[in-house]
Amino acid sequence: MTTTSASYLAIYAVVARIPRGCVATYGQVAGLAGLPGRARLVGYALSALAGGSAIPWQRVVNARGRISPRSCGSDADTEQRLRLEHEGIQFDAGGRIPLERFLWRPGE
DNA sequence: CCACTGACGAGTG
DNA sequence: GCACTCGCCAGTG
Repeated sequence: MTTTSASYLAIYAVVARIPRGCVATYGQVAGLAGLPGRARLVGYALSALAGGSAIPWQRVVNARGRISPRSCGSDADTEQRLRLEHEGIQFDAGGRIPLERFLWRPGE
């Protein structure tokens, strides 16, 4: 991978830290990675991972507790939901994740 | 170098 | 809760 940026590595390190059965938001990951306000970078970095890395990118969702839909074909969104449900995370009728219950709390 | 695009967030009405 | 706007960084033409 040639997109080796310090910011990317920090993001990957945080995402890899997310415990199974929990989820984190882009903004949360950005903050923990030392990039407050750079939530977009998290999404950008994760997009480069999806498909082959050992990083649990599926545990990262947006601030509304929803899986962000991407542009091209995107069968990954469906796979992401299946993976999360497989880890024990439940979605409500609106296809959202109750963050008050599944949000990852570092240090807990 | 400039413009456009992309897994987003927070603030405002 | 929804719609709109602004801010942020990186990759591509």
